[in-house]
Amino acid sequence: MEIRDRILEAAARVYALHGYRGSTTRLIANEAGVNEVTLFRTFGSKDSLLEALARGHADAAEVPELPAIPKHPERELSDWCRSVLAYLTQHRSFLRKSMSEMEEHPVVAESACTGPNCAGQALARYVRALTEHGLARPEGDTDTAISMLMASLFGDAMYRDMMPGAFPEPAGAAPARYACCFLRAVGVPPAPRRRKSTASPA
Amino acid sequence: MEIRDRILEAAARVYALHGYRGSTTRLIANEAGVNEVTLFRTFGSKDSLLEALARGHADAAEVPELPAIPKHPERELSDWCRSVLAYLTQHRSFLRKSMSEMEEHPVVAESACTGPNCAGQALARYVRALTEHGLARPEGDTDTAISMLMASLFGDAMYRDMMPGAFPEPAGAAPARYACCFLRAVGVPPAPRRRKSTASPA
DNA sequence: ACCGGAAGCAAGTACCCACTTGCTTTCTTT
DNA sequence: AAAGAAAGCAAGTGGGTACTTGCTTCCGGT
Repeated sequence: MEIRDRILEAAARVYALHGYRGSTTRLIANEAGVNEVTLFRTFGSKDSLLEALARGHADAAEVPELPAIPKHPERELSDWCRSVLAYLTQHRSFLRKSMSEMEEHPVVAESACTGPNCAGQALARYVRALTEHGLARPEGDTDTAISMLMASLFGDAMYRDMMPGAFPEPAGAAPARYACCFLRAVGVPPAPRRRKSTASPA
Repeated sequence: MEIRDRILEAAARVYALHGYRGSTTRLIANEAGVNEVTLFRTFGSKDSLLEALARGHADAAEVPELPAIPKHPERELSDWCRSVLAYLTQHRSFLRKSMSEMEEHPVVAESACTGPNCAGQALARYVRALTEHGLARPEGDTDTAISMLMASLFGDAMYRDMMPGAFPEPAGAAPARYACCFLRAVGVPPAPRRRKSTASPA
């Protein structure tokens, strides 16, 4: 593998664990199995190495898609929530670190935001499509519901491990439950269950 | 004021800005208007100073109360959300920092969690009281809704400043909107509006 | 007037960090 | 085989950081 990429990957690992100040050039070089001098020859300085890392993270952020023409809201949204949650969980240490250091290193924080931001926009588009196709009766406060769903996914990914009991159990079932709650809030009737009790007919 | 408290307050300010590694004893001492040596004479080491800071934060965390006998859910919950949001917003830098450093300093992260945890429990109690008093028809997924409301308050407090557009505007109206969405989700019928137009203009 | 404790001050120690320099090794290309 | 580029290695520089030491100053109680 290119030495440049090896250093970048090592930097990502070290940064996720120790943050900006804790990511010493020595640590990164060791983690990459590379001489410290090579790091400086390749990137010039610690600052520009981590800047490259941030830029790379923002560029590589591929957010899962939601269908342009909704068919089965509950299933589609559950799957999407699961993907987004997986993405956020995978990067949670990196995200935690970079968002907490935004006062000192705004560039890194901004690039960390692009992923979640894109996801939020995709969700907003999907809800618009839902109403346009007559699948939702937007009686509630759609914008707020979107914020709340995104915040839930974000919070789950970032803080489940340090706040046991604050999130739905088991973790695997959480995305579907978030999706259902959200759909209720934006006025999408729950899909008929194929089994016996079809919830409360009320 | 006691010199000990002056140092602790300075440490809180510096820590919220710079995190653990960035909180140099020199910086804290300057901020407190105290000689650096005095800091070591008082606390022994940087580690135990910041441990005392964390302990103090956990002890001083006073979470707003929710009435034991609910009367006007929408108003009570809106007010409560506003208080919690204010509390979280006030401490957001401290919370961001300590939660992002939990791998290296778990003690600080734990103490940062006590506030939000207590709030979540208070909310759960309140919802139980709501159903017991016949004010809510718990048709939805109450636990998930509680998680989502807490995550929304948390996310709003922590990330509104760095993710513009991801949270309800204006900021002042957000807590009430979170509360309304939540009440809808747990099956509390919206309170009758005294004025004509109830919904927000699209 | 005197004593003791709390705080300030200046200096020093040992270590860590970003970054540089000068040189050697290794590998590829011609 | 010769040449050049890329990487390693050892050492060093200047500055920061946690923490210590030895001393002076200030202030309240007896």
